[in-house]
Parts: sequence; C-alpha cells; structure tokens
Amino acid sequence: MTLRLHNTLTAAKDVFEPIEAGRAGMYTCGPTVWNYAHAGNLRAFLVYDLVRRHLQVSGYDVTHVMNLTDIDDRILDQAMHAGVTIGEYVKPYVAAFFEDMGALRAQPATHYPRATEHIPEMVEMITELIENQHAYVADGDVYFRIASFPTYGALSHLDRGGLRAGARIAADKYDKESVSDFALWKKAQPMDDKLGAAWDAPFGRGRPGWHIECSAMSKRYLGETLDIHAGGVDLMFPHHENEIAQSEAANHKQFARFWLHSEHLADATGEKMSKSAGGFTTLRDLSDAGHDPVAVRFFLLASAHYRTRLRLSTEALHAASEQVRRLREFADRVRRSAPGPIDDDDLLRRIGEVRAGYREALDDDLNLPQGVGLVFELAREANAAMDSGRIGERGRDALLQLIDDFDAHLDIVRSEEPGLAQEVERLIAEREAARKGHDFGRADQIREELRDKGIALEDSQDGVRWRRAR
RNA sequence: GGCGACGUAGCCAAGUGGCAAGGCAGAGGUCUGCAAAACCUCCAUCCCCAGUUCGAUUCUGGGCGUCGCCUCCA
Repeated sequence: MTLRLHNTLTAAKDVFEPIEAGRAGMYTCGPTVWNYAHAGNLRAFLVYDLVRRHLQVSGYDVTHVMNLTDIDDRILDQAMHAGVTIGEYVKPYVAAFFEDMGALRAQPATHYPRATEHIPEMVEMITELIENQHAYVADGDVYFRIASFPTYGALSHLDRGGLRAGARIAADKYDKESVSDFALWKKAQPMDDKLGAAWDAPFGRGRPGWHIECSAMSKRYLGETLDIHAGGVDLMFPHHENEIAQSEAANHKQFARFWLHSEHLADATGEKMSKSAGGFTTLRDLSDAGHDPVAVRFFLLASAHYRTRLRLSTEALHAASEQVRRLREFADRVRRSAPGPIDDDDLLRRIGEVRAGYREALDDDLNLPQGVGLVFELAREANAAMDSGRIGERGRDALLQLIDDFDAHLDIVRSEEPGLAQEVERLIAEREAARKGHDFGRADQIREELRDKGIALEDSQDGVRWRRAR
C-alpha cells in the first residue's frame, strides 16, 4: 500500500517518500496567539493531527513541529492597548491553545517553537540573505529581494506580473525596491522596547517579520529540507511562498518536498470564517452551546475531506455527535460481546474488506470521510450479526482490530467510560430489583434520576448498560 | 481585473465513463413492562444547455450560481 498526498507544489497526488526511510519530518503553521483559536484554525490544526497520525499508522517515525507565532502586529497592538508586554499579553492565549488541542484530542507536536525564543536563528538567516544579495536594508528595515528569486510564485502558481500591485499596501510608505518585497526585519518603533518586542541585530534593533520565523525554526528542528510542510490554504500566498524564497535562497536546497493545504471552514452563511472579519466561533463557544469537543473533532475531521470547504452548522455538529455516539456504542458492544464457537466466515471476510478499504481511503490523500462511510456500513452489518448471535471469536477479534484502525485517526473511542461509580452501580441494582418486582414506577424514577446526572441506561439481553449522555 | 475552486436528497457529504457510499433529520416496522440501543423498510432523473460516447453525475465547451486567493489570515 502506498500513501499518496496531494502536493500543492505539483498540483497532483504524489506518492509520499521521505528523505530518510522510516522517518518523516513535518512542519505545520501553528496559531498566532493574539486571541482564541477559532473553529477554522482548529480545523487546520486537526488536519495536521490527521496527517501525523496516518504517517504513524503507515509506520513512520514522525517529528512534528508546530510553531507559535507570539509576535506580530496584532499582538503588538493589543499589548499596547492592554499596557502589558507581548509576553504577558500572549500567555492566556497560549494556555487556551493547548487546552483546546487537548480537548480535541490532538496528539501533542514534538516541538512547539515560539518565534520570540528563536530570534538568533532568524537573525542568522537574515544576515546570510543580506550577504548573498537576496535581502537588503532600507532605512533600518530588511526586505527580501523577490527579483533575486526567479521561481517566486511557483507554489501558488501565481504570476507575479498579474498581482494587483499596491492593492493592500501604500506603496510609498516603504522604502522598498519593489512593492512585493516583503519584510524580514522591522526597525524598532518607540514603543517596542516597552512591549518587550525589540532585539539587537547587526542590521539594527528591531523585530522579525512574520515569514522568517518558519524558515528559521523549521531549519533548527527539522533541517534544511522538510518532508512535509502543511498549513491552511490562506497561507499559501504569500506566507509559504515567502518561506520558500527565504529558505531556498539561504540554504540552496529544496525547502519542502510536500506542501499540504487544508481548506477553509465556512460560517453558517457560507463565507470563510476569519478573525478579522469579526464573526468567528471558538471551541469555547461550541462547548457552551452544548457540543462535545470530541464531536467537534469528528465534525472538523471526518465530515468532509480536508481539501473541501466545510460549513459549520448546528445540524452538522449534531450529526457528527450522533456519529460519534454510534461508533462508541458499537465499540462498547463489541467489547462486551461474548461470542461462541460460531462459523462467522462471511462476517470475517467483510471485516477484511472494510479494513482494506478504510486503509486505502486514508492512503488516498487522507480520505477519512470515505473511510468512515465504510466503517458505518460494516457497523450496521456487525450489529445485525450480533443481534442474531452470528459472531464468533475471530469475528470479534477482527472487529476490535477494525475499531483500533479507525480510532487511530478519529480517537473517539479509547479512554472512554472510566468505570461505574459506586452510587450509579447501587442505583442500577436497586432499579433491577424494582423491575423484577414489577415496580416499574420506582424503576422509571431511578432511570430519570440517573438521566438528570447525565447517565443513560439501556436494558439489553446481557443486562443493563449505561453511558454518559448529555 | 488576474488566478483558482466548487454546485450530488430537508441538512452534512463520499464517489465513479456503466443500476449514486455513509451520517443526520423524517416516515413505517421488529424487539422491549415502557424506553433506549440495535436491526429492517422507505426517502436523489447528481445546477442548466450543448457536445464527445453504445452509455455522462463523472470528460469537453458555454451559461447561471456560490466561494477562495491576489501581501492581516488556519
């Protein structure tokens, strides 16, 4: 089986081959911690998690680096208004980011480098770029000279001539050779020292531009050529294009072999969710509205392929939460099943088919939605088999393996149900006694009491089952 | 203006040159003390028009619509 990933660089699904056999180095653009991450940011971060998990499933030893941008114009503005240093300003948002990632069950990255902790690496790279004529100093600022990098635009397939010059910047505000030259270093402004946002450098005191951090930090942790670089589509231009220019101009080596870009999450009106546009939804908002973070995870990851736009809606979130519930219920039932010595070759064959199909779907550019569709199909068949006792040891074991397969990506089943609290157990026993005595009034009353505590009871042939419910 | 993507059921969506996955919602059943869960059944002429083809939802062209990027952005 071969893993194929859609590579923006070639605009095709390429077979993934790492530089070093068995190892994969992945750099992913993390959050700018100027605010809470919104659901669209989280989608991108979960896509990184999916890539990383599937690489692991495929047998790679993955080094995953995700940067934290803890200095940029927005942070500077906000810190100034709040009258604190950027370090102080950013702190709660960094904490919130890790909380969110934990709640969403994203595997922690290997490294979370912060821009402000890697200034020397950036200064070094900028120095190199100035020395080899790819960058120049202009009135204390340092710019990358795009004219010196002929393949600029190759990633986003943008023709430089077609760019609408000066659309968003006042061309006369800067001393640039060309309007599209971008800043590597910004001269310190009067307030910067007070904000803790200025560093000394051979080319003058100041702070780094946005793009240089990724080039410098990825090199520090993963070397000059990355196996995979991932980010949201909106970073493709100019951010990733600039990273390529900086890194390749400084290192004289290909920067990244695979570029993966995840599509946007749209809001209910169908428009891209963005912080600057105002209306955006955070994980906290969703939790407050009663959505389980794990259901949010499933929604963001499994309801649509990562390269298609996905629209956030209450109905879609509810659907995701039902899907999670069904898969958990299914896994729980398989675990509890006590199969006999039964010939279940047909079921076994189907499980084999679905496991292979699931793997194939994921190998085909991480098509988790398709894989999940297969899983649901099989869950129905397997539930029917269990309903009628047509499941044997081997079928049960194969189902457990399948559950492990999909949970390696979804991570919605494991570490569930910590064990019956004694009080719950006592109430269930009391209710069972009442039912035996045909005191259904008391039995229903107990079930209601437990429901109020968030415990749902289900009477089945194998006894009473319980689960957490909202 | 330049570049690009998308349009599949009430909703979210996968997919293929040959009878259109899956989930949610809905309807009807089976099971159950009642429920729940599970299972069964039902629920789509794939935006429109041409063309290529034995055959098009899939390929080509045109149209309509929605959205993204074009130096804040995941």
